[in-house]
Amino acid sequence: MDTTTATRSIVDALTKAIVEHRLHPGSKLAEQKLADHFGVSRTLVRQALFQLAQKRLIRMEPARGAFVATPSGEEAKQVFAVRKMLEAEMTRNFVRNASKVQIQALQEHVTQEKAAVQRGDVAGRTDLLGDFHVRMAELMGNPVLGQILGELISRCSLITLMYQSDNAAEHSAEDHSAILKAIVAKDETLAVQLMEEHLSHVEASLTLDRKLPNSDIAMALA
Amino acid sequence: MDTTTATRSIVDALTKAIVEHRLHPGSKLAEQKLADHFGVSRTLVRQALFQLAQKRLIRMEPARGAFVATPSGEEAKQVFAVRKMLEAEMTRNFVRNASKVQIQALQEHVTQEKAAVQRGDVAGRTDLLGDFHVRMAELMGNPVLGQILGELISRCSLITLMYQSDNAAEHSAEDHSAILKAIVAKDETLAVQLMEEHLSHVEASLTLDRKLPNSDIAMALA
DNA sequence: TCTGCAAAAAGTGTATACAGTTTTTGGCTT
DNA sequence: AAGCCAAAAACTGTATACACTTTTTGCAGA
Repeated sequence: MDTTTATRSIVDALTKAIVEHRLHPGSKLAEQKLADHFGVSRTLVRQALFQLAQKRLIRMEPARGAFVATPSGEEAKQVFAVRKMLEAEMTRNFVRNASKVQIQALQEHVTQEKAAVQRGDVAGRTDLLGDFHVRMAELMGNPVLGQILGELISRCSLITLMYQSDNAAEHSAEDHSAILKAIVAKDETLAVQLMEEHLSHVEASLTLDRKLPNSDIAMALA
Repeated sequence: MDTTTATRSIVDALTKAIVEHRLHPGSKLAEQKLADHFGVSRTLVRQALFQLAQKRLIRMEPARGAFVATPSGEEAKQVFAVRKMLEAEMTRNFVRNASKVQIQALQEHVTQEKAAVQRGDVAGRTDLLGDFHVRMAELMGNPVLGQILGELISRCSLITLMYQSDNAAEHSAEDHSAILKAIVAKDETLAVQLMEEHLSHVEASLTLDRKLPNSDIAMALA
């Protein structure tokens, strides 16, 4: 396994653990413990941690180490503001330019979302609900947009997933469904409006409570 | 100097060298040479390189090393598309919400731009022309937006700066001036339109020629 | 002279060693 | 029993060592 792949797999594993909230905001990420867990040296773990820091999923304090990020409500608002800017325009372009195949792909995705929500698959629905937005970006043929959105969504997840109730998840799936319907109807204005409202809904569902850190790395990554 | 700062200063120096085009797209960035130049071990250089790779300013090939990125025309288009999305909305918000002090700050900035263009200060005007956009984002009180835009602009610089003629630079400064005028007049629609046109101008000024790599690291960083 | 190939040089990828800092521990004083 | 200080443990930050890969070099043969 080349180094890029090795480091990458650590980044992915930690990203997943953070986004799925198996590692709680504020948790210490000790380098040696992670190295032991992944069976590599601290060198590779450090590389991974630096990348996560750049993605704002963790923060690093000089001489004190890495901690899962605890984004403030302020920051969450800013992230959502940027998402609205990007996704409103993305939705508009999508209505204008999407092919039948692309719309069908999105339809398929929404179906999967509903299934995940229905069977109470928390991890699955979490992935899918975020992926809906990334998917749209990718289908538009703009990977740059897709990557930026993906990172913003991960960041949001740190906050939203912590407090996303089953209820809110169901609501999101319905929102997606409604947006899709507007897209199918080629109703540009409505689709954009629904997308903006949808993001506002998600944002509004945030609470400001904080839970206790989960410091047991082994258990979280198992 | 703590590690964060040490690595950071290497990232900054290389970023500046790349954006200002002292290191040409495609140039090899050998770790040991960089380490010698900065007077540190390869460890810190590697950390810096990984961060630059994440910012898409360089690309890393397994077992072959790091090279200054050579973004394709396709990628450039995508970056500009995202910038338009963000900056159109940003401009709208700016017109609505900016205080007199903030507008004055922007006015001051445009004055500096003009001065730099006038005295033929290539490095200075390059910085300032990009900073105009970052400044607006920051003045809006959204650092998240500011950071994303900053990175997109650096990425653009890799392409635009290579071919930005004195003429185009002057044009950009004029565009900024016109946008500002619309902002002062509180003409939301016009300001947004001018911003979009401005970005289209810059994008249109791109050419697809490639120049030869500058492999002399020492000279480029001196 | 050009091609091909093997040895050497240079370079990357990972682990480990070590210095300096922070956190924890355990006992001593009040 | 609570608080404080010093010694120990744990951890981070950086350099270095070494295995493995790629690139360059230089020579032999056509």
